[in-house]
Order: sequence, then C-alpha cells, then structure tokens
Amino acid sequence: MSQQRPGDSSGRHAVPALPDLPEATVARLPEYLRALHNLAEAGNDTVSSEGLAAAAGVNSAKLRKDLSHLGSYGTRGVGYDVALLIEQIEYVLGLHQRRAVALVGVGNLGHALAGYAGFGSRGFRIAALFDADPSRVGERINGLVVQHIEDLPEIAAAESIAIGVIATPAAAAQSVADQLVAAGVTSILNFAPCVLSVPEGSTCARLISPSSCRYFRSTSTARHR
Amino acid sequence: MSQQRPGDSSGRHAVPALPDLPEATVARLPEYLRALHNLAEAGNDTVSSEGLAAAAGVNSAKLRKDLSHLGSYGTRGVGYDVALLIEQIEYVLGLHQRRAVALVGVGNLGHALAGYAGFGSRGFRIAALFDADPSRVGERINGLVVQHIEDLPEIAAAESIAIGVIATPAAAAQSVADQLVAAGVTSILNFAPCVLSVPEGSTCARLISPSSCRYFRSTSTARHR
DNA sequence: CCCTGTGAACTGCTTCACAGCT
DNA sequence: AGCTGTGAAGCAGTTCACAGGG
Repeated sequence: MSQQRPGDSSGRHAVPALPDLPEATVARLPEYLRALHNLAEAGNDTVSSEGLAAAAGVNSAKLRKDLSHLGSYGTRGVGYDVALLIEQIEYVLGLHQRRAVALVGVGNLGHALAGYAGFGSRGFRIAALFDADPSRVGERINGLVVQHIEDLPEIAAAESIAIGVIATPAAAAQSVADQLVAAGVTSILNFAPCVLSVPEGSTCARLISPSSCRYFRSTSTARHR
Repeated sequence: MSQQRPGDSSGRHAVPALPDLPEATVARLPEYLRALHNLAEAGNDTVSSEGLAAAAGVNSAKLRKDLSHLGSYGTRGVGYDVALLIEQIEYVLGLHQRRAVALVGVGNLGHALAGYAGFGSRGFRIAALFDADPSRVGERINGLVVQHIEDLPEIAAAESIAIGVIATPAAAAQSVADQLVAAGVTSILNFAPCVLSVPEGSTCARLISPSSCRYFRSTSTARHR
C-alpha cells in the first residue's frame, strides 16, 4: 500500500503526518468506514455521497464536506470509489498500523470486549488481558491468558502496546490509567464511569458508561423513515 | 428535535415539561450528576463551580453556563448546594420516574449490561431481558429470567417499558428496533455497530460500538494534570 | 472579597447553493 | 446530465470578562 499523500512531500514516515482535520469530522470517519465496509461486502464498487450518507446516518452535504478534508477521492458525476476511500480513511485514522491493545479488567464488560470480534477485526489487535484479581489470572479468553496487572510493564514493552482499554470498576480506573501511562501507553479508552486524568501527551477518551442516562432523553443520532 | 411542550395536552403524564436546554448541555448533565453523587457520598454539602467542573472534566465557565440554564441554584460567594442540584438535574433528565428498561440480547455485552449495577442504581430499572435464541431463554441473570423476543409486546405492555437497549449483533438490530417501536418503546439505546432507523417521535441513540476507533486518535475528554 | 450568573465576542460546525469536472 | 467539491451564510457552543449578590 503506497501511502503517499497528494501534496505531501515531507514526512514519509509511518506516522499519519496529516493536516488537522476538524474534530467533528474525525469523529464521524469511523462510521463512514463501517458503512463503506458494508458496501464493499455487498459488492459495491462506487457509492454516491447520498448513498454513503444514508448508510452512515448523516446528510450528504456534511459527508461531502468531511471527505473533502481528506482530499479529492470522488469522481464528479460518478461518486466515490469504495475501496480507495476505505484505504484513505484507514490511513488517516492510523488503522494501517494494526496497533496492539491491552485490556485491563476482565469482568463482565471486559469479557464482552475481549470477545467482541469487531474490535479486533479492524485495525486493532487485543494483545494482552490483565486483571488485579489473582483468581482471574490464568483464565483463557478467546485464546489469550489473563495476566496479573503487575506484569503490565514487562508485557507492554514486549508487545509494543500503545493502547489501553480500561474495563475495571471506577474505583480502580485512575490507578490503572497511571500504570498504563507509566508502561508507555499513550492512548486510553475508558469504560469506567469516571473522569480520568492523564499527563499531557497522552489521550484519554471516556466511552459509554452505561449509566449515561442522557441518551434516554433527547434525540441524538435518531433517523427518520 | 421534538420536545414535549409544557402546554402539550397529549403528554400529560410525567414528562419533564422543561424549557429547551441546549443539546450540548443536556449531554453533560449526567456527568455532573455522577460527580455530584460522588461529592455527596464524600460528605460535601456545597461545591464551587470550579470544584464541580474539575470533578466532571470541564472548565468552570462552561459548567456555570450549563447550570444557569436550569435556573439559579447556586449561591454567590458560596457555591452550589449539592443535594439541591442533584434533585434538579435528576428532575430535568426525567430520572425521578425510574423508568422500566428492556434489554434485548443477552450475549457477552448483554450480560455485562444486565449485571451493571450503575445502570439500575440511578433512575433506571431493568425490567426484562430478551433473546431470540431459545437456548438462552429461561436463563436467570441477576434475578431476571431471559424471555423470548416473541413475548416482547405482552411483557412490554405489562411492565410499561419505555426504553429499549439493543445488545444484539448488528444484523438483528434493526429488526429488534422495529419490534421495540411496535411494542410502544419510544427510546432506544443501540449498542450494535450500525445505524438504526426509527419513526418520527421515537429517539434512538447509538452508543459505543467498541469498534469506534476514533477514540484512539485524537484528544476528546483528555485531562491534563 | 468570593463566586455565581450572563451579555458579548469568538470559534467551529452545519447547511445551503452552485460552480465546475466527468 | 449527474455528482462532487467548496465559498459563503447561518447557527450553535464555548470562552471571556465582568456585573452584581452574599
């Protein structure tokens, strides 16, 4: 896969040395990517902005504006080349790297995440599972053996783990985040219902927290038929 | 954005007949609520905008602006009354109703959600579990017996279920959503990695999808220390 | 003084509408 | 003729900075 960027004569290293995309655009790219994979599996070679927008749950003007930030990968009068667009978005999101993920906390949610096929199927590889509970250490989930959290530094280094997923109770989350950062992890995905603090240079995104009652109140990604 | 109006005679029961709050504000209220509960448990009676903002991971100006939309529940020179603010936010979010939730799909993720204490502990009560797989029907999880999806209409009516949580594979999600809507469910929380379409008048929010790779790229709720 | 509540400026996102390429 | 790519307009959310009550 040649990853040359049109107009980008410098930085040819692996890091996506891409221009700043609007935050809101980046947030939608994974959804476009998912829709594109569906389209590709269904045998579509091209798709119009209208079609892709519908599949991703946005309006077509927004979609075109978003994609225009990546460059011109569409053909006027025709639409977008599905395969080409997939490649571009994956490049922009850094998914061509197939980064190693460590999952901490193998309770109910941790099990669900470890077993979630879609997690590993695109761009990410769960490389290690950790728990603080000795009775859980040694359990085999989806081909991986649960390790004790104490062994995190060593394993993180060996596996080149750059991403940590926290699926522990809230009380343990900050401590786990600190250990992840200390082990060289720069991106943390937090499923615990609490705010984490991480040093500058690391990123930390809070996901759901099933308690997010907000979602029960107002429309957000609602679609009409 | 269909909002129940104060003078709307069609919805006379219990709908929070409150003025329109900015979407972004509503999205943050649950986080404030969680932080407030923590503060209350820690024995705090009052909290400053600065303190609450830090606990919720936002800046204090934003927090004050958000809370000002609810009315004046703070005291200048002092701060906010924790208990009063909790009550107000719960009211605005409609959490005083303790609405009944149906969870569809008791795979790994469904189990995690069914067992998640925080889910039920504030404002929501999981009233029924469903699955399409006959071999799963009858299983007892957290005191609830898994029902077959065919019995949804009957049970939904009996339990006055207003909220549906979809934790099925993506392929089944739209069909489940249709069945939920047909059974009178007006709010759907979708954990499957796909866009759902629901009729006008219903709301549907997509949650995580662990594949949301976006979160590994750019800052979002990152906090510095 | 302290800390809330808020007009006003600002920033960024969305939508519109159409020019321009195929 | 059809569909993308994009300036320009419009709108929502954030931040600033300070007025004003306790």
